[in-house]
Amino acid sequence: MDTKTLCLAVLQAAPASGYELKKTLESGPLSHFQEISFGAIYPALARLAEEGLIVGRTQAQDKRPDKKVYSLTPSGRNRLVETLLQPPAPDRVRSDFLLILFLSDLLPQDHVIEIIEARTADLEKEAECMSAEDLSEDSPAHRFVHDFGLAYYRFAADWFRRNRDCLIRYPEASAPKTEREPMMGEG
Amino acid sequence: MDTKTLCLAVLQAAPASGYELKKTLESGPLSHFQEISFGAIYPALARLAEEGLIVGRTQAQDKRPDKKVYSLTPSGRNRLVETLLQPPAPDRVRSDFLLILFLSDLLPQDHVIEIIEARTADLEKEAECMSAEDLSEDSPAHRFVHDFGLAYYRFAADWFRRNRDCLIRYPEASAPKTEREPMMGEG
DNA sequence: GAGATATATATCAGCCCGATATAATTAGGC
DNA sequence: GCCTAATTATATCGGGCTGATATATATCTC
Repeated sequence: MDTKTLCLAVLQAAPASGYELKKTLESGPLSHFQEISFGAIYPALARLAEEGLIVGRTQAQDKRPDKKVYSLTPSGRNRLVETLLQPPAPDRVRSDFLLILFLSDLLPQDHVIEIIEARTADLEKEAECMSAEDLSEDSPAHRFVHDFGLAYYRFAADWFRRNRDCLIRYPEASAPKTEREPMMGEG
Repeated sequence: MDTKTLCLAVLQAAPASGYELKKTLESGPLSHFQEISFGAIYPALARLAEEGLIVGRTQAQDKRPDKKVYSLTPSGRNRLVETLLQPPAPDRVRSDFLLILFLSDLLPQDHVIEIIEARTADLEKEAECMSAEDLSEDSPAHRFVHDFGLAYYRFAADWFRRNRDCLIRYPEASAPKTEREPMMGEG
């Protein structure tokens, strides 16, 4: 989803500055499925303010830089709802990890084993952190997104653990090992 | 992964034109985890050729526009392997669908039910198509990536089917329905 | 024969990421 | 107590990518 819609989505819950907006997205259940960078946020907020979809007011703070706190206007809320009613694009999974495994015949076996184990461990750790989160205060919708994220990490970790042997096991005795040796450094 | 690496990855398997390169990526198991557009491919190929990582030769064709067929050079292959040895960034899932569900309290219930059912059906259809593909000629690595894609579509479809009631069921008799009615059109 | 689809390359506006700059404050380490 | 690191806060910018569009021909479908 484009940055402007993401900004409206966060501001719909509560007014926020650009900085707070990013923190909110990063800490919530949506963090696993949507991202924004500062380089996109600030221009987006300026454009949204121009269009009258949000209003900003500068707030002085003790011992902190000034904030520009933005709030959703009625037309901003309408725009958000209109956008959400559009049919969503298919989800996209972007995985450098799977590109590496796709070409794993070019790489040393030890290295392939290492990165699969490291990735599996990362996924399991992430799942553990997520399952420790307290969502008793959250809405069913928020819990739904959180739970899908958690379920995905568990699924992926489990799948890689159960299937890594398909990639890394060349039986020592029988397989034509030399023919499958990775070719490196000599093109 | 950046476009240049993706180009090297495809050309490693066989020489190809920019057009063929995109078709190859779109039709293979990697299509679910990596994407590129023409707008990125042609400049990337030009830069790779400048760097000597690939070589291009123009090929005339009967009744077709000329092709520029690019092949990997030895240094191109080395560069590819070097890049693949770098630790991969975490996978990213980008889902407009889950953003909509995250904010589903703002939308009419009927619409939410509809998009969940549509998405579940799409995922199941994709899984069916993938399971019909013939990969008997493919390497274990290619099958590994394909099988993970298939498993993911099945997992997601199954999860949404089993959990959609968490979002859409407000018991008719007992729940405070009016307080949870979506608010639309009046900010 | 009209219209859609496939082959083939290229450009461009608009948007986004990641890095960087600036600046004050607070927390942590030793 | 002092130095470093992290946190709060906004903004800019280069380089890169997406999606649309242009161009040209041939084949497939109705």
